[in-house]
This record gives sequence, C-alpha cells and structure tokens, in this order.
Amino acid sequence: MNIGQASKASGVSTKMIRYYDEIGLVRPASRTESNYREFDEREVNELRFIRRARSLGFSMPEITQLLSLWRDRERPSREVKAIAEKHVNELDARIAEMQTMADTLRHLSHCCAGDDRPDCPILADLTGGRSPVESKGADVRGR
Amino acid sequence: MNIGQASKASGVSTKMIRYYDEIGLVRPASRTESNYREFDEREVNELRFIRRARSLGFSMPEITQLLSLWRDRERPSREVKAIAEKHVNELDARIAEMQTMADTLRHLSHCCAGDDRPDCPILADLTGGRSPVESKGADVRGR
DNA sequence: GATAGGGCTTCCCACCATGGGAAGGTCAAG
DNA sequence: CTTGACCTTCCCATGGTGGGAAGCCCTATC
Repeated sequence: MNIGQASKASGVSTKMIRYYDEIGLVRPASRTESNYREFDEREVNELRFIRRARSLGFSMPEITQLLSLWRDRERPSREVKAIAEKHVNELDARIAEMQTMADTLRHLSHCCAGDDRPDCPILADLTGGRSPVESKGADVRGR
Repeated sequence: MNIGQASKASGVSTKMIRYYDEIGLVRPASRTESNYREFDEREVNELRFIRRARSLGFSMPEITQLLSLWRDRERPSREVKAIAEKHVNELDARIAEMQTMADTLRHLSHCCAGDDRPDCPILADLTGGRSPVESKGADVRGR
C-alpha cells in the first residue's frame, strides 16, 4: 500500500503522514526500490489512532506517549488514564479561560446600545476597563 | 518615551511592540535622530487597548477593526457590538468543541480501571471507537 | 515502444503570535 | 573613555497544517 492509499484508508492527509514519519511518530515505513513509502494494516491503524487522538485534542508529545503505550501489550492502564486525566484538566482550564472571556464580552455587549451613537462600553473597557462592573473578568491576562 | 518605557507603561513586550509596528497595527511611531522609536501617551493607550483585546481573545484582524473604530469618534456602536458578538459566537463554538472532547475523555477515563492491567477503554476508543458507548462522542473529528 | 496522466519524492514557504538571541549602534553615568 | 544598559535589525523556532515546485516513477493507452 502506498501513501495515497494509506491516506484514504486512515483519513490522514499525505502531508501529515510524511510529517509524522519525519518526526518519528510512525515507524519510518519501509520503502520500495523506487523510494516509495510502503504501509501495512498496522501502520494504517496507527494513523487512525493518531487522527482520533488529535480529534480529542491531544498534543503530539501526548500522542507519542499514547502510541508507545498502545504498542506495549503489558502497559498498565494507569499510565494511559493519567495522560487522559491530565489532558482533561488542560482542556478544562482552557475552557474556563475562554468562558471568562465570553462572559465578559457578553456582559459588555449587553450593555452596548448597538446603534448609531458612538458611546460604547466595549471600547470603554478595552480603553482601560477601570469600572467595577467590567473589572469582574479583568484578570484573564496571563495564560 | 522609548520602547522600553512604553513596554513597561503598557504591559506589552518590546518584541510585540515592534511586531505591531511592523504589521502596521500601531502607527509607525516617530523616530529620534538615532533611529529610536518614540512613543507618546496616545500610542501607549493603543498598546494597552491591544493587550486588553488580546486578553479577551480577539484576533489581530479583529483588533485592527476595533482599533480603527476606537480611533473614529463618529463610529456607530453597532459596529463594535457586531464584532464583539461575532467573537463571542466563535468562542462559544470553540468552547463547545473542547467541552465535547473533555466529556468524551472524562467518560472514557471513568470507564478505565487505571491499575496495572493493560485493558484500557481509552486506548480501545482511540483504536477504533466502535462500541456504542464510546461512539457517543465519536463525531468530534471535523473542525 | 512512446507518451500522457497521475502518483510519488524532497524541499521551501506561509500561517499566527510570541520569544530567543546575535551583531552592532547609542546613551548616560561614573 | 569605559562600562553597562538600552536600542536597532535580522534570523530562527515554536505547532500542526497546507500549498506548490521540480523531478522521478508507474501504468495505461495508442
């Protein structure tokens, strides 16, 4: 199976397959005489694995770990769970951050007349955000 | 005021100030004889504006628009509000996406014993995610 | 057997916002 | 006049992803 077929079978673009190869995420697939990459079922399964893990928001380093656990039949599920839980915590943190942003903006938007007049609490907040109301969500800065 | 002072006064790093200058987000500040950038209160306020807008998750293009509205004393607040609401919608969409990821993972984690044994529903889901339980959140793929 | 087309290879570029660091000019205090 | 802190520009890296060029390879059709 060549890279195009592996791409169709796994749902991962050829670009990305080459990239994963380059960074050593998937075994450097064997090559034909004419230097074409050759894939078997196992590699296609790994590509599907990566695609699914990406869709759950795992980073490449995390996927590297997950893949090596996946390959190891003796792995303790504890380790997999730890990675997943850490990732959930990161997701929750980012969600909370964005939720704060959205809530702040919703509040400001709510207070904005949204007509032809130039007065705008949204711009006022961006200008300095000093008033007690807006400063509710003023500490999102650091990330 | 030179770039270091403007940085301290605005909370924006010198690197970023130069970048904003480069992409034309802030007026190409005037220069001294020895080619040092010169900042006045107005520019520092713009930098603070940008920092606050970034902290609310606005993209650079959005900030460009917001800045030009901010500079225009005749702006209709309608336009500002429209940008803010659009951004809130984008935030909500991304939050929902990540929420789905987190929920799926929480569920899988919950089902994982997390002990020395190798059986792991998390890896099982990544492998194919075919079982009815896991497939609950299996359609996050596309973004 | 030649030619066309599509697939494969590598290599470079771009995104977006940010930081690191080098090489060299400038300023102010001692 | 030296020192140290600051300024300048320029290049590089990040993380995943895509676009595209130049050139080789394979297959099918004539």
